[in-house]
Amino acid sequence: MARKASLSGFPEWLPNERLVELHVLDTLRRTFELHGFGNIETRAVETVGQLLRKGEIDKEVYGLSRLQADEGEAAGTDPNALALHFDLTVPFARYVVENAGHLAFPFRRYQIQKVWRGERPQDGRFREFTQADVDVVGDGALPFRYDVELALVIADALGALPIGEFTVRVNNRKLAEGFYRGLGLEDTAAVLRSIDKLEKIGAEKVAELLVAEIGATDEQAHAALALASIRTADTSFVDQVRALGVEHELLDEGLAELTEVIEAASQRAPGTVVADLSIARGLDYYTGTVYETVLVGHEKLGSICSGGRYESLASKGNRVFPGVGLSIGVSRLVSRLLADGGLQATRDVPSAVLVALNDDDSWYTAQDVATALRGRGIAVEVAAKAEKFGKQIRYADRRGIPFVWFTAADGSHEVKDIRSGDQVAADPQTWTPPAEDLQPGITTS
RNA sequence: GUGGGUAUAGCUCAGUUGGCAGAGCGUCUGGUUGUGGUCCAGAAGGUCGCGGGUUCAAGCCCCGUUACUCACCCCA
Repeated sequence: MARKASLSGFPEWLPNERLVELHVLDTLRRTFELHGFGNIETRAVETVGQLLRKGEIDKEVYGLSRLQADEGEAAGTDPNALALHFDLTVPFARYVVENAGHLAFPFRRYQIQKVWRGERPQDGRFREFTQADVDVVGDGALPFRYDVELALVIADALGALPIGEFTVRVNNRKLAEGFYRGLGLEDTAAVLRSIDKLEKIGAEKVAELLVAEIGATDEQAHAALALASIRTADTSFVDQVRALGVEHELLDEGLAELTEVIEAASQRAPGTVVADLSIARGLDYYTGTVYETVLVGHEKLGSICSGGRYESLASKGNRVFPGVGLSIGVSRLVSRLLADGGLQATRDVPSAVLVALNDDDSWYTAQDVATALRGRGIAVEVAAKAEKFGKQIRYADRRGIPFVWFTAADGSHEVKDIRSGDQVAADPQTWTPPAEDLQPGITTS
């Protein structure tokens, strides 16, 4: 865990840490836009009824009330009460329905916002955190091809980040459900919930769960676990599933879909996208492809990016808007990069140059130097007091500002690289720092 | 919501059978009249989470409380 905020679960970064987060956000924005996704922002609040439309997660939701509200106004029972959104998918679905007349489908959008969940905070789990979502939503129907595209978009986006190796694990709900039905297990949601714990509690415990809670036979539990143990980086999972001898129409459909995703991904993003038939995803609105992403070596952190295909999250009359998309847990990712990745910004401030003062009167001519440099896109600050040069240099050093600018009494200029100590004559109208010093960079310590 | 752990300087932590509040790092000042980092000397900085109790005496023992933290649940 990186530095903790005084209020648990509501992280606040220091300027240097925020630069790392901004770098992540900027990179995601650029990548999403390179793939043709436009941006929207939805309001932070939704009605309780809207948020809880899909599932029983009410205890996660932070309600909103006026301090002087009447008692009856308290959130909880009234579906018109306001609450903070706990993800961006549900508000997005609402937004699509409301603005359907103004949107061009398939609608591609990305959305980067804070979300809130009223849970016990833990390592990598927050009450207030930033998610970065990318989704495509269609009107009536959405070609399966988008399930493939989204896997590639996310592989590209994560690949552009300084996060080391990661694995996008992909499964398909139809495949899993068809398999369980073929086995004779009808409560597929319950099976999925148990299978989802595989990585955490192990195969034996999951088998016990399946037998105890769902009433599966040992044979059925064994087969379900056999399916969940299949992981391949190519399409060989198909043969492995077939070898288990289960038949179901939905299973065939799921196998075909997953094959398409893995086939394309193994060519365009080799090694990062794998078929993993243990991936379940808790949310029940997913209907086909499901994605989950872990950092290699940080599996215990949990998923840093997940999502899937939802066939009917949004509907308006008899019009449905199926979609597919993923959500990156930016805060979780950044907190881990800062703590274990040792990632940090090369300096705490944007300034590339500090203009030093000879005496307090030279502040005005120093501003002229600063203005000239800023005119060429160089971030500059001017010393406030004509302290000893040693102190002015130390001021820059403390903040990581790489250059200190000196203007002599005769009007001549010199600039010093305080890392190397090199000091050379310079002209405010033409001097430019090396490109890598223009803005704070990101490095591992 | 349930269970365990922790709480002392800005940070990381010592603090003996209860006896005047400590270290390292960081910060600030100085080391002879303006070019930092090393080194040396000095200084500042604490309601020992909060409230009560036991005691001549509590950072330490007891009770309560709050916060943080780990696990469960759920999830990015």
